[in-house]
Amino acid sequence: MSKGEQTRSAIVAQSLDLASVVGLNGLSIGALAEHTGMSKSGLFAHFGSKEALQLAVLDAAEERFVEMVVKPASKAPRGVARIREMFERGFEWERSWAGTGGCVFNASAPEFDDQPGAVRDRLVRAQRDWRETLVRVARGAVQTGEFRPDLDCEQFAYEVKAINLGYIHSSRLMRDPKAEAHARAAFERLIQTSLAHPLH
Amino acid sequence: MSKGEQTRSAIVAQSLDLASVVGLNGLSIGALAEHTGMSKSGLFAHFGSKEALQLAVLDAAEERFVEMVVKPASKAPRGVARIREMFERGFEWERSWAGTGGCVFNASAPEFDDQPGAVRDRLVRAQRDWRETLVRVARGAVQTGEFRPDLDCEQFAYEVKAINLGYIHSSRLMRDPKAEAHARAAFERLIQTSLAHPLH
DNA sequence: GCCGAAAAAGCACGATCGTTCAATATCTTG
DNA sequence: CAAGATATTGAACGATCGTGCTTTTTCGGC
Repeated sequence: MSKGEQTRSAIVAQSLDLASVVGLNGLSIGALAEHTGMSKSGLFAHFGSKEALQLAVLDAAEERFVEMVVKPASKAPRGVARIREMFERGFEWERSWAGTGGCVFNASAPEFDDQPGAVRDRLVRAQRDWRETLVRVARGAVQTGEFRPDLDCEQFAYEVKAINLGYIHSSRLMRDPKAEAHARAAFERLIQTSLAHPLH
Repeated sequence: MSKGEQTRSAIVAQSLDLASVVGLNGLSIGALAEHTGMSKSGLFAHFGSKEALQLAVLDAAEERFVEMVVKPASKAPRGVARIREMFERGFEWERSWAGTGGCVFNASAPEFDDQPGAVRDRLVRAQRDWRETLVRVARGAVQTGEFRPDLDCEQFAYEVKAINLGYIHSSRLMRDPKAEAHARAAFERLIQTSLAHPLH
């Protein structure tokens, strides 16, 4: 890896933490330069525009997400076990942002949902990929016979995402110590009502 | 109402729409001045600080929310009917922000969840009030005998909020036309599993 | 209609924003 | 080690930010 590449990725790593606190828009070249000990222009030269930096941050975040959540969870046995693994690793993912500002995707979504452009498109793509993953995993549980054959898997994915958003809202904004317990309870209820043979 | 008060409230009204698009931080005095046809300093004098403006915006938003959602829904008969009314009016509330940037509370939550200060405190209070309202309404449905006596009403409130957040995410960011249908389905499932006597 | 009060405007400040560009330092390779 | 490519700096740009003044306009009660 050349010198340029490695400083670039170091910048992006720092940007990830900073962006998670102040948002993708709040990311300022100046603050980032001071934080990394570089000059503004030297840092800027690696990206050419702020938008390119934001996109690089999102790319890095997604890569990290795949590595930390999707890939390992995909090794769990197909079906409910894999779903649980995905859900559980979602907590780890959130925990990995503790001390910073929380998952950059969810932190940036409300900020860009009305601002057309490449960043918004990138956010949408990431969320769509994740949702499709959830749908696929749910279908797997239908095929193993654990979930009802008539289960609406898109609805299932929607609800998993909703539980996750609720968790973030409750833990990060409200600082509710019961946030995780609430999320788990909601998830268990979701699983229960999705099973082909509920435990009465 | 004096001249000052009426221009002040006109400014706040404009700020509401603008803030819902660009966020409470993105609210700039300059852009707001241009948008209202006033001078920056004339506008600024009404608040004394940007933070005071942000707080005024939140106050106005909450008042609007109470007027549009809480008050009317409170007139519905106690129990599930009132819960449904609250949920239903939540859609109207979101719809009332169509064309702008969506509910300013939810749009600002991720932006301030790591920035201590009066604005954050104000956001937390608003959300806490709303959650307590939901808990109270759920308790009402327990008392009427519609909901299970052992229902965890705080859990119920958490899930209603989560469904709402999921709806916003799905409709605003993903532009999913099925967002509302998903939210409704999730809500119905929540009601079903909360009933004392589920419809089989 | 006058006059004190209140509201709005005008102007300027220092700071910071994203960005450009020429000059310098550092790497990488022959 | 030399030399060409690459990385980084420093200074500056126009714009905009939130905010503090002083001055002017407008309002409201007598």
